[in-house]
Order: sequence, then C-alpha cells, then structure tokens
Amino acid sequence: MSVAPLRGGQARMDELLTTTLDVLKETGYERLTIDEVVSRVHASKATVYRRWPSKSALVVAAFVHAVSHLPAEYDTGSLRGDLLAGMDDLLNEMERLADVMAGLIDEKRRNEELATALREGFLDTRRQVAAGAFARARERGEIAPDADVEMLWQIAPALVMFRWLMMGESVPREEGHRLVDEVVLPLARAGRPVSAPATPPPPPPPRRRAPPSS
Amino acid sequence: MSVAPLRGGQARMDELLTTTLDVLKETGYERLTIDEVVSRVHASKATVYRRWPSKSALVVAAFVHAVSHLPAEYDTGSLRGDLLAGMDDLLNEMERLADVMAGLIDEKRRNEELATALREGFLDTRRQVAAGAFARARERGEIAPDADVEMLWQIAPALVMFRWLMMGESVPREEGHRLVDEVVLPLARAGRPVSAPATPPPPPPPRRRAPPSS
Amino acid sequence: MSVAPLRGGQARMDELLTTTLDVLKETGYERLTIDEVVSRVHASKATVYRRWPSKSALVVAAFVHAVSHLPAEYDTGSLRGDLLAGMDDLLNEMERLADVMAGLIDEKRRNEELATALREGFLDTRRQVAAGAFARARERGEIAPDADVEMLWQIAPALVMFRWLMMGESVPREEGHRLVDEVVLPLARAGRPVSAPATPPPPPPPRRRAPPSS
Amino acid sequence: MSVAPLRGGQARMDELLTTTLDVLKETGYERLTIDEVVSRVHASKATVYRRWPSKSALVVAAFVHAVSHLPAEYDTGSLRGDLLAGMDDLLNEMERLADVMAGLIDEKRRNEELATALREGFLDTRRQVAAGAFARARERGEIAPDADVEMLWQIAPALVMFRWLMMGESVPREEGHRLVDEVVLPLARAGRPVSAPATPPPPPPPRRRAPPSS
DNA sequence: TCATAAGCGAGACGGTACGTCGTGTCTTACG
DNA sequence: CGTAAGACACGACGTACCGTCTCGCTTATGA
Repeated sequence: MSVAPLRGGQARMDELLTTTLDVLKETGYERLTIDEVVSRVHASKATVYRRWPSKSALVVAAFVHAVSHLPAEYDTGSLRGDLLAGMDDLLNEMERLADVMAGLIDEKRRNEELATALREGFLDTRRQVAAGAFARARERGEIAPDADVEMLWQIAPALVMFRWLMMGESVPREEGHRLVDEVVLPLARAGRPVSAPATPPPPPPPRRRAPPSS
Repeated sequence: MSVAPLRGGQARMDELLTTTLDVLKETGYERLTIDEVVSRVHASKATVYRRWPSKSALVVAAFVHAVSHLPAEYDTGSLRGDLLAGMDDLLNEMERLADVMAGLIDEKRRNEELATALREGFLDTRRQVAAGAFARARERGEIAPDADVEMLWQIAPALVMFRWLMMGESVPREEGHRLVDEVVLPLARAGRPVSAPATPPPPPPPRRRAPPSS
Repeated sequence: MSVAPLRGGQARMDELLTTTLDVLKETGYERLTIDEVVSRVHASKATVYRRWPSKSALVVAAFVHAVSHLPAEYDTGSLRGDLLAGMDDLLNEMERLADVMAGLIDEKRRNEELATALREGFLDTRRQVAAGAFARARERGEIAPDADVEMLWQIAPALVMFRWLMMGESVPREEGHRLVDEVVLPLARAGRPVSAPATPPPPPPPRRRAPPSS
Repeated sequence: MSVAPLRGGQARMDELLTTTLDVLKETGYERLTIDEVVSRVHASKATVYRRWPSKSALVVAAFVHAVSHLPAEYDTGSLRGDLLAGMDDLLNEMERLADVMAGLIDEKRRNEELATALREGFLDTRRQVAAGAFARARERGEIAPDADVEMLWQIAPALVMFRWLMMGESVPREEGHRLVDEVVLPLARAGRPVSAPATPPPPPPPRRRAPPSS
C-alpha cells in the first residue's frame, strides 16, 4: 500500500503527512477528508494520489511517519530508573498518538502494512526498552532469574492503552509511576510463583448469548 | 441518537441489530453500509431510519444489544475460582466482540452513548465481577487488606484487550489462566509494596519529535 | 446510450433536458458542465447519472428531446407557398438549434444514436416537407416531371446550415425566401438540363499536400 | 493565441502540427489530449506550450497549417471546366479535412482566430475560384449578366459539406459533377428569374415548441 | 576550447470536472 | 398505518486532463 517517495518534494511529503496526522487527531479516520488535508497545505488531490493510492494509504503513511524514529534506550543504572524512563516515554507517545491510534485500530485489521507499522514502530519499541532493562537488571541480580519478561513488558503499555482507549482517560505521570512501582517491579522481583496451585481449573462457564434471551 | 422502538416488530429490530453486528464484524465500521444491512434482511432503508437516526446510532444500538445482559456473578468459594471464571467469561466476550470493538473505538470518541454502552455494558461488568471476588476474598483473609482493587481489576481486561486489539492475537484459555495465577493473584496477596523506594523520580525524558529529525 | 425514463419524475427529466439545452447553447458542448446543469435546477449529479450514463448521453438526449415533434406538413395550395412555409420553419429551427448543432457535429461521428436523432428528427423532416410539396406540385403540373427531388430538398437546408455553421451568420427571412425564389423554384420548374454537355470531364487535378511544401 | 515560432525546430513544429491533425481526425477536438499528441512524437508538453498557449491554439494552428496553401486558380477556358476543377479540389479538401472540421465547428464559435482561418483558408478559396470563373465566363458571354455570384459560389461547398458533415456521407466525384451540371450551371446561365412572383409571402408559421406539447 | 545559454524530455504540481458511491430524507404503492 | 422500493440532494472518492513549473541533459554558439 505504500509508495516510494517521489524524487522531489520530500518536504511536501512531510507536510502532507503531518497535516494528515493533525486532521486525523481532530476528526478521526472516518471524517477525515482528502480535500481538507490538501486545502490546509494548498496542495491538490492529484499530489496526494500520486503518492498514495487511497485515503487509507495516506493515513497509514502518516502514522508510519509519526512512529518512525529510533527506538529509545535508557540505561539509568537501575531497573526502576529504566522502567520509569520507559514509562515517561510511553506516556508522551500516547499523548501524541492516542487519538490517531483510536482511528486506526479498525483499519489495522484489514491493512497488513498498518499492522506492521504499529507492531514495529510502536510495540516493539516498548518491548525492547523493557527487555533491555530487564536483561541488565538480571545481570545485576535485581530481579528473579525466572521473571517472565514476555509477560512483564506488556503490562505497562496494556494498562496505559486500556486507560486511554477504553476508559477514555489520560494517564498522569504519577499513575504511570505507581504502575511501575506497584505492579511491574514487584512482579519482576518475585519471579514466577512457586508452584501453580494444584486445583484444577473450573469448567468453562456457560457461554452467553447476545440478547438477554431470558 | 437513542432508540425509540416502534410498537410492532421487536423481532424485526433484533434481526436488524444482529445483522448489523454481523456486518460490523466482517467489514468494520467504516465499510459497513446501511444498504448492505437492509439487503441481508430484505428490509428497506426507511425501516432502519425510522428506528435509528443514523448509521452510528444503528451500530451503537447493535453493540448495546450485544452487551446488554445481566452482569455475571461467580461465587465459587475461592478467589482463584472466581477470577478464573471471570477470565473465562471475559475471553468468551472478547471472542464474540473483539472485531466489533475494534470498529467502534474511534466512533466512541465522538459518541457519548457508545462510550456509555462500552463502559456500563462491558467494563463495569468486569469491574463488578472482580470487585465482588476481591471483597469476598478479603473477608476470607485470602488477600492483603490494602490490595489496590481499582488497579487489580483492570489488569485482566487490559492485557487481554491489548493482545486482541493491539497485537492482533487471540488469547487462549491457558494464557488467561496464567495471567490470573502469575499476575493478579500474586499482586492481590502481596498488597501494596512496603514503601515506594525513596529515589526521586527521574526528570521527564526529552519529548520526541515525530520524524527522526536528526 | 439512451436510458428508459424512470417511473416518476417525467417533469424532472424535461427540466433537466431543457436546461441542458440552454447551457449547451450558451457555452457549447465542451464547456458544458454537469454541475452547472444540475445546479440550475437544484438537482444532484446522481439524478442525472441515474438517467444518462455520461455527459454525452445527456446532451444527446437533450437534442433528441428538442427535435422530437411531429414533422410539419404544409399544404398551402401552391408549391411556392409550401416551400416558403418550409423555409420559415427551417429558419425557426435553426435559430433555436444552430448553436446546439455546432456542439454536436463532432460527437455525432462517434454516437450512432445522435446521428439517428439528427437524421430522423431534423433532416427527414426537411425531406418530407419538400417531398410532399414537390409531389403535389407535380400533380398540379407546376414543375417538370423529371425534377430531381432528392437533390432539390437538400438545397435549402444545406445553404442555410452553411451560412449558420460555416459562415457564422444568421439567415434573415428575406434571404431564405430569395433562396426559394431564385434557386429552388427555378430548378424545379426547369427539370434536368436537356443533355449533359458531351465534353468529357477534365482529369482530376493534382492533389494538394497539407503544408505549402514549395 | 497566435503562433510565435521559435528560432529552431521548424521541422519539430511541422511534426507537432501534422500529428495534432492526425489525432484530431481520429478522436475529435474534445477527446484530443496534449499528452497523446506529444507522446506520439516523443516530445514533452513544455515543447507544445512554448509555442502555443493552449490546446485550442494548437489545434487552430494545426488547421491553419493544413489549409495554408496558395488558393487554387483554374483557367480551363470554359466555365464548366473551371467549375469542375474547383469541385474536384473541393472534394479533395473535404476528404482530407472533413473529420477535422467536424471537430472544430463548435470551437470556432468561441475562437475568432479559428473562425478567421476557416474563412480565409478554406471558404475564401472556394469563393475566389468561383468568382474568377464566373468573371471570365461573363466576359465570354457564357452566363447571364445578372447572375448572383455571391449566392452561386456557396452552392457547391454548402451541398458538399452538408453531405459530409450532416448526412455523414462522402460525396463521389460524379455526384459533384452532377451538382455543377444540374444546379450551378443552369442557375448561372438563367440569371435571376424575370420577376419575383407577386404573391405576398405567407404569414410566418407558428413557432414550434421543443417537446411535442400536444 | 570550453563555458554559457537555450531548447528539450520528463514529469510534478494546482486546479477543475468527471463519474461513482454512501448517507439520510422523502415519496409512492402495496398489504 | 407500517413497509419495500427506490428517487433524491449532498458531498467525498479516486481519475483524467489542462496549463504551469522546475529539473537535468544535450547541443550550439561565442569568448
């Protein structure tokens, strides 16, 4: 769906992409209009369609553009410092991109490139930040050797995005830090629980039907 | 934007709403068309617009319809049993509604009724299931008295929805159970950490700019 | 290229067609815009495209509509009276349609329906008017029995259209009448010349080339 | 709108003009595309627009180029010979230009230069050929002194163009010669009719309305 | 001899119109 | 009266062409 940038006009491309992102934030994917975007930068529709074959491709490119920076790396000397730094970065990114992401989650189901952009441009960054921090912490003996890093890295983005996208609330810095101190760090230090309780899992509950059929 | 059901035709309404949900799952909010819905049930557009004033109202109603059942309540006698039962219910609901939710997250930003439906019909159910379970567990002394219930209940839905909507993966039952056993239960039992480390939080990291401007 | 008229809205169709004809007269085929037409009658493009598949089809229909009346028939009792009446009718029609025709002559080359409309709706009317007049005149003995009717009927429209379309002048009534009196009537009365001069036709002249190649 | 030939590249100009004429014949004015023309001669749009300021100017120039040769003059010694020679020339020109003319009649209404080109490059040639022939014939006493030359010269082009452009038929040489022998020559020899019949012209017929309103 | 200029191809660009499609309103005819 | 059918005004989409423009490349001349 993406298109090799034209020879000239790199500046024009950036302008189009950042403007697209602005409009996206303001109005959401559905209400975004190509005409609105081009009129803001005094361009013409052809200039857009010469680069991207459709509205959705334009929007995807704008998102890719927005998340295409080098993954952050923090080495503050302590696990807590690293995680707090990563959390601050996450919160900044969400502030910038939460509205845009909301408009793209549906599109992502049908657009492999967008899915890749989200994964590689955003999620992998979170994973790498956390993975690096945990690796250094393990060498320093700060955490249990069997800590489940693959689960741990997801906790912060999952909860932050849940709050932004599902609950519709922003997440203040202190909340994010509490999340690190009261959830991530304790779990990392404790490692996996000694043994999963032997009680067999209960039978699956009866499936619900959509309408309150009773 | 809300529903004014006509006297007759309750069955017709259900048919329209469930069909709307089907189309929504298949094609997403943006690509859903009223004509597609009505042609599937051999109805006419007027029949839809007599009941709901817009496409978004129809879709909201379909979602409300889908989540409008009594909140589940599980009392299995143990916290773990309750949480696992709640997790199974959550996983079932996600299986049924993940695609639909993806299509509505953007619309929710502009549609208060949809936001309410999501909150009351879906999230509050999760909260109540967990809150009840934790309350009983505290009475039984199974968990620390200062366990942060408001944070704890969010962990399961946040991580499950993160996996479904962000990572694009479904969550198998065993994974859900591991989440209960290795994250929720340990945190509940431990309660809040003795004291937040006294180290002052690091200064906020420099904000990133969108393009790799270096 | 034509389309069965929709059930309702015959009035709307007429309105669209006459407005199309107006715009056509004012601006010519090339500069005519669907948006201009629909905005004049407060219609929408879809209303046009529901009936006619393209701009050219609309314009053709407007022309067909404009020439779709019963062929005139004049029986004034004398050949001269009949021809003058036919001439007046021709001049009226040209006044009404000359600008339109100018815009359609090119399109006619590619549009069989338009060609048919021009032939049957306009030219055949001329032929029939003249043919009837000459037939009655021959019975009355007013003209030579061997008068070449197939050539005679063409003279009036050919010269009038030549003046309108090629020379860009309108033809006043007196000029038209002079044409009848000084060209058509004399030729009709004289019949074919006694014998074609026996001189063999000269050899065809050398073909010219486009550029003044000398 | 007129031509300002660049210093070099006369050959290029000819190439462009003749190619334009070709495309014009094939597709008509409206469908002619600058891109089509330049791609056929491996030129670029700038090369066209450096010479002619618009599509219509290019097309006009192509037509002017096509009709810009010295007016023919035939002096065969007899009126009939002159007229037949002129007719052959006319038929040749129509063969070459009928399609092009069809595409330009509409444009001519709005383009004074094109109107001039048609008049001076094509029509005046016909007029001069005929006028010369008739002048010599009058001196020789071959025609009536009061023959209406201004009307006579138009008959041949009017009828030939009528056949080509309105009826959509080509005109074979014999038909053209018949036209000379049976129409033009008899009228020229007879001169104006002795007296216009005294019958007053009939009242103008009722104007027709566009739709068959009865 | 080489530099300065000019025409050239290529094609991006701002516009404008096209023809299509979906929304939400409305009318018509049927049961 | 509710409904199926579908016409309608509106407005966005994605395409095509016009006329302008900038870019290098080539060529052709003049210092």
